[in-house]
Amino acid sequence: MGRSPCCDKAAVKRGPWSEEEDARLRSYMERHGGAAAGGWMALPREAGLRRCGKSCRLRWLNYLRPGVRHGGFSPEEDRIICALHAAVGSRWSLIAAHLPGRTDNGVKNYWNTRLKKKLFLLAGGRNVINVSSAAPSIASPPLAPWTTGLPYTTGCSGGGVDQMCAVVGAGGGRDDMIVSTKAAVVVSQPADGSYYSSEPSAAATELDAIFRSMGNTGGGEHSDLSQSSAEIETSWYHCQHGESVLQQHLGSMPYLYW
DNA sequence: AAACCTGTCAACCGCGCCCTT
DNA sequence: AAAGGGCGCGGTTGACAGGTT
Repeated sequence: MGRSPCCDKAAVKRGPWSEEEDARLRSYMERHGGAAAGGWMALPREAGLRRCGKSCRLRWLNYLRPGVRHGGFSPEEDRIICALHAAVGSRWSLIAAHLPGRTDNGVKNYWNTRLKKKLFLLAGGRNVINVSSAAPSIASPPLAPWTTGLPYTTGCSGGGVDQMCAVVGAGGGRDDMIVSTKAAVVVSQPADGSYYSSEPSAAATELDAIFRSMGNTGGGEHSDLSQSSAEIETSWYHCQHGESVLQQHLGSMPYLYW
């Protein structure tokens, strides 16, 4: 079976966009008030572009759209990304929504190429497990825990990224880690090398308290991972508009600060 | 100077959700 | 209620630039 392709790959151009294509797309979007009037699928034809509609959408949202910023992430943005990643995991669009001018793709790239490395290096002096040797033994679940509805989560929903956060979040002994799924799930490293887990730690309790103070009753419950992104977003909104409750807490969480 | 390595990021791919029919 | 299609998302790839050997 499999789904039908969204466009005729042989008929559309792929790869880097030319200045002329950018100009055509920009012109079209400006003429239509920044929206794909007939939908993204129809846009290439209407704008005179030999591109897939999805490609046009991506180019516009991630690059051409007015206000999009590239590079130059500030320390404050770093902190927000880390805090939100710790809270919601790799939901980049949600994270990017709280960073004016940033795109999900930009945030994701920044995290994958720089931030996680930065965090890892910063954690290098303390509570560091040998990630490179431990990684192959990690059984990564196929889906992020909050998408599965499972009553409890496993350690690494996405491989390296969460693992890095786990290291950074280490608040206790060598084997205690916070995994950056949305609810601070604490795992301990069993003898078999897997990161599946169970025991809450002081660090998890601390993040629990943060979620609760943000008005989120579900986020910190290890038995409740069904919280919707809307709920998480609402929590963050309340946080931001309530004189930043989270910021206050972050100040006391050195592993989210540097 | 050249080959190789590493880091960055734009772009692609496939999947799931949701809306429309 | 079911099917189909569009859209948005996260993961991954690949080109390219800059650095290192």
